[in-house]
Amino acid sequence: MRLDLFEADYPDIRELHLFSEMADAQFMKLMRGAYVQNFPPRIELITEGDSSDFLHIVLSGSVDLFSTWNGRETSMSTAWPVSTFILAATIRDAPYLMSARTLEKSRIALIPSRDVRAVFDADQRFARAIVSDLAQCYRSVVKAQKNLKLRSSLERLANYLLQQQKQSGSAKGFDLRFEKRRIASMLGMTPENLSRAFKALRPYGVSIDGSHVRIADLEDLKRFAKPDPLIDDSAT
Amino acid sequence: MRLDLFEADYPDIRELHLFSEMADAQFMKLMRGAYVQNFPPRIELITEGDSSDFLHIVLSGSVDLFSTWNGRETSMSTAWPVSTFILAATIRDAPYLMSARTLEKSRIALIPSRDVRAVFDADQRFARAIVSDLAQCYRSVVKAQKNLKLRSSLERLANYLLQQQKQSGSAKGFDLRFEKRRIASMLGMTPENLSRAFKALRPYGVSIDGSHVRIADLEDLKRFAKPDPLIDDSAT
DNA sequence: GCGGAAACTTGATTCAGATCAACAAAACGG
DNA sequence: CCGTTTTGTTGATCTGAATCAAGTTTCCGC
Repeated sequence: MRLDLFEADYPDIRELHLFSEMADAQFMKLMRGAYVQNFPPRIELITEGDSSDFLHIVLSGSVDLFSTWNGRETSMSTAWPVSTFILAATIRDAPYLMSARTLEKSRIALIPSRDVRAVFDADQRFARAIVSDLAQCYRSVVKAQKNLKLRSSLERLANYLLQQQKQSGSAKGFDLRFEKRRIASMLGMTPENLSRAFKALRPYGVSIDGSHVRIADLEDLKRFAKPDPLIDDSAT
Repeated sequence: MRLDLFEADYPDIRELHLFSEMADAQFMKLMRGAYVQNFPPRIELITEGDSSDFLHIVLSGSVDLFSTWNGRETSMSTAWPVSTFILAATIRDAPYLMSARTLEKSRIALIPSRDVRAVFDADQRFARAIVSDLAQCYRSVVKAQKNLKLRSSLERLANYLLQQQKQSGSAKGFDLRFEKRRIASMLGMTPENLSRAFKALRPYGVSIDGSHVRIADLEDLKRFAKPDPLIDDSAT
């Protein structure tokens, strides 16, 4: 966990759609109090119930947002680059509803919540971007919830594989980006069940060897998975 | 389903926190294109996938937000007065992710999405209010998801009863506000299971007669339900 | 007030997925 | 390279909740 020289990141940050439109003066105001940090995997960044002192931005890697109650834990969603998380808590100056931990080695920017709120009021373009981002976050959670409530674990896996296949250049074969126990958690199932689910997808042309996946006939798998832009497209 | 004379509603709408702070001119601009309508129960107001032409505001009654996939349907959340819904779709000018139908007789205001986006850019106070509302919507969905993923159906019912008891003036006895099949759907369970769940709560002092609920010992039920402000408080 | 429809209850059965237990296979550190 | 730890697989069992199948009660229109 090392603290970076921050100035080097200015251009990268500035390019994020959240910051690209705003006035220079306001951008610098945000950057003055901000910093960037590299975290190893599995580090807990925030804990639910705490007050929201910083807006977090995932620059690289990925972050698991999860919640606990009565000794149980569940993964709520995953934050990918480049996106903010706990934006809603920052805006409302309310306690975090979720905890966050890095899934892999990740680069995170932190901006004091107070500054975000101040600049929001001062810079209309920033306000517009914040709102757009918040709306996107909202829609992501809704999609995740639909995925979970409307699909069986097998269907979730099938759609996850289709998504991964697309992301990795639409080749027939590709490597899983995470260890299986993590994928299981992301899909809301146990590792045991994931193992069985892979076998259950064999009739649809899915074969797995270690972390390498092969999809024999994409259309065949799609017929089973029934991907839906209102659940699976991260863009819409 | 009757169309109301709209001018009579101006003062009511104006008092909503979403509109209370904004400039008069901008408010009138929004109102010009808007209208208010009374809907009977179970009317479908919007359908997922459609483009978001109107921002909806629940003035009275309640609205069920639900989604479908592959012939299945699930209730996602409930919108109560006074709150907006499909705000995120309006902001991003993206298709609805959820459908909406009235649960009971409801009074709904509709404002053209185009106007909302225009006034958002023109009135900073309105922008602030929109963002605050959107953040609240987001947090509501997160809480709903936590409730669903972390609790058993029995625990959800117990917490629902505690919530209702509080809302109805903290008396020992109170009436359920909806028919049971609707409550079952809201809690993500079947009517059959709800029926059994009520019986299963008897050891914790819950008795039910028709739609009347009695809670013998609040502390007893709380020990089982373990209410959590990060799930059950609508305010935080 | 009667008859039919809808809502609710109760019991039996089924099912998806979790848990438990044992083992196999990688990954890793010295 | 070997021994340990972690990760993954497989099978057996358990459990919460859905479904199916009767019933019963309540509601409502005529």
